[in-house]
Amino acid sequence: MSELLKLENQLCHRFYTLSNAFTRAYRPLLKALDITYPQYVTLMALWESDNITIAELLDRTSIDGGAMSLILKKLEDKTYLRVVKDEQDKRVKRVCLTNTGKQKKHVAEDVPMQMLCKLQGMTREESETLRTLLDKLSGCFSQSTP
Amino acid sequence: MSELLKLENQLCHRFYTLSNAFTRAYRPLLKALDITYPQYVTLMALWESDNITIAELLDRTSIDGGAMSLILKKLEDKTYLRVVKDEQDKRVKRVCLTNTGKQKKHVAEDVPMQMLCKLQGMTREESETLRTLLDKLSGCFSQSTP
DNA sequence: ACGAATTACTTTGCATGCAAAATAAAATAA
DNA sequence: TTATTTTATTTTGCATGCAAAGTAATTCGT
Repeated sequence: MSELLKLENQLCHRFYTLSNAFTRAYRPLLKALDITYPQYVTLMALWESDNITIAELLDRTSIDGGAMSLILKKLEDKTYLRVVKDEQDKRVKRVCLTNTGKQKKHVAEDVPMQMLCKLQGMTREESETLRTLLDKLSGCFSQSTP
Repeated sequence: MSELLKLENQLCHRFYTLSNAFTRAYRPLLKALDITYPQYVTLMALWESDNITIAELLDRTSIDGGAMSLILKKLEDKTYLRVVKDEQDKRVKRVCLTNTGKQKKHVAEDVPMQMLCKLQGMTREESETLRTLLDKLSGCFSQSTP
């Protein structure tokens, strides 16, 4: 049996598993906000800087464009944000938080700490190392894409 | 601005991004096999040990049960495997590779190395460290779930 | 200025991921 | 044994992820 084909040896499978585990772990934490994980990512981007282009939002969240269209509709239905056409360039749309959306930030402020509590067992140093390695791995993909 | 809410500081977002990047990177490699990434994971599990229960397959792949039903149907349509009822316990179904499915393993044998080539820039030691940390992180979730 | 690329988004079709409900069959309890 | 509970799998409904096609508006090239 070639070792390389064993599931246990696949880095990718660990990412697959962990990414899903994160999404599942966030679900109960986001219930109070009535949003999904990708919607939370979208809002986090907006809480950092508002009134940005959809293209910029896609760039910062790495969410799929097609999916983002739907996500924005849903967040608009929840009155967390509005999507308005840019006056200068009518192809462009800008995403703006509503007052409701801005207020939700205070509710969300507890979420990261609650998640950190679930990750007890990882020391701060291990998290740092992990983050560094993850960023290096990301670099591998962004270069080989073109 | 609370640092904890910044997208850049989220470990989860790195996993989200990298997991998707892996899936995308596998797509061209799996084209010759005419399968998706989750289907590839399913076959990897079967290439390791055949004639196993669906429950066992779910356990080893961490794929969602509902999704697995569809995946098995598709792989059965491609004649890579068959799903047969267990005689002893009629609730149980067993998944068996066909000869076609077994032969595809030889085609798949190149895939892991091709993926490794895309990850040049990560030293073997870094990969080892990363794997260790990922496994530790997985442990955090499996404990807090109940 | 005019038609051809380019850009910013949306829509579409297919494949999951997930929770919850539905089924069917086996194990248990009373 | 019969009713209850548990187990194994499928089905359903909703939310993405992704590639590719479709739109509308802008910029380019000549």
